[in-house]
Amino acid sequence: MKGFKDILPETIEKWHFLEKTAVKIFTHLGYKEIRTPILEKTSVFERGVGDSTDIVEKEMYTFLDKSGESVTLRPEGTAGIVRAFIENKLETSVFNKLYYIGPMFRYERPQKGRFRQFHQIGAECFGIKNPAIDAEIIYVNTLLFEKLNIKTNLEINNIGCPNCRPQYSKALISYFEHYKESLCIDCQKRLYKNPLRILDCKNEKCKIIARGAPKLKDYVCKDCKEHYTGVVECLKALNIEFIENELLVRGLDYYTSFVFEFVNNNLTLSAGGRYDNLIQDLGGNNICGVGFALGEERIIDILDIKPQNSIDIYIANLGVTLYALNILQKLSDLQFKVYCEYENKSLKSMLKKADKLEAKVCIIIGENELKSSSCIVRDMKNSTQKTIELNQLENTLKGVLYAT
RNA sequence: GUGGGUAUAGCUCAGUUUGGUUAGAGCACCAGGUUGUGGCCCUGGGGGCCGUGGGUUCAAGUCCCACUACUCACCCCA
Repeated sequence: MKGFKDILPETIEKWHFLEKTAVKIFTHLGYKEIRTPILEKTSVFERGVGDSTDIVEKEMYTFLDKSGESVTLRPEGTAGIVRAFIENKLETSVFNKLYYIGPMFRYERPQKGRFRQFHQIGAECFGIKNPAIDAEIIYVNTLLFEKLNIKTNLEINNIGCPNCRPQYSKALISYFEHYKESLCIDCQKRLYKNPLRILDCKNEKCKIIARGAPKLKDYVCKDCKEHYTGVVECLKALNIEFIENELLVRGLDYYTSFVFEFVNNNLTLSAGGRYDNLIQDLGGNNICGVGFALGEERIIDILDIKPQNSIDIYIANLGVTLYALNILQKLSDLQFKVYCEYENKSLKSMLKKADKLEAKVCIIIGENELKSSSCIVRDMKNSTQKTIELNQLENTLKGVLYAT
């Protein structure tokens, strides 16, 4: 299906590495995992993400279930978690720093770094007003990118809140209306729908006009301004480098005041910000929030790790399957990583396979070995081998595998 | 939703300009060289409705049209 991908064994180690690294960082900083359903009532996203956003207008996988209720495959993680937060009354819980990992769905044209089913790792922190938590969220990201050895630029901005953003939008509209005919077709459409987007247009004419446009920072309210400067202070204390980008805008309606993106090669790997009204908008109490999400596929695509060998021992079974099963069971009990062959193949082809699997040891068994309750233990690296009694197997293997 | 590109072996691609016998290479796979011993080497082998359908022609992988899939960009987004 268009935009849906199989994740194959050859890349699975990258996925494990990414997710293990993220989980480790979260766990060390007191974040607890939360797992919410992939399917939610459509209203959760309409109200949460914002029903005039592109995501809700044209990108959701929405359908009626058998009872006729409109349901939607989650296009992002935050709205569902906020719903769970409200329903389970988690505001009284000590666990207010949460993380999640899982698939998201958006019906859009696939291209580089974009899929219809994609995977995100994200976090949400509830009820913490202090700008330090915004900085902590960013710190989590810098830690992760550091461990993954991925270079990113951090861009931040203050996009205001419902108290101050409408005034700014008004100011933008009245400014750009004077140049309406000179703007590109896209920007003319944006003028009333999302005037902030005009600031980000790549059209040369629009860029020139945008230079004289009112600045957002002249319009943000006192609270937004104080919060933003607070985060900047924290980032400096953490020695985290950032670029202030006044053109940075978020596509989801729920963001307020502080927002950020981690960018690598023009592709946003991770993004997030504060959403102080979302919980109330979805029917909860007046509780603030801040969070982020990163796209796993985009990380996997640039992740550079050397694959680990997956097995220690390959059992080359020359037609003595029951004997082979006994040895497999024994080695498995001893916690060795072992791969057993059952098909009738030549020894040569089995050794070849052992080599490909990067087994350190190959155990060879056939009629001769069965009769004498023995096996051949071959050290694949040194090409040396010896026949041993089965009761010596554990010690012999330890000697070969753990030799320095 | 809009625009561009591509489609030949499991994978990466030649061949298409200028139509002409049996469609190639590298890698991968299998076998033999070594009767029960991997990597390197040598020899051989299997594997193709040349994306699908139609058209032009004595003749189409090659030219024309349509469709589909994939891909990149825009919009937007992680």
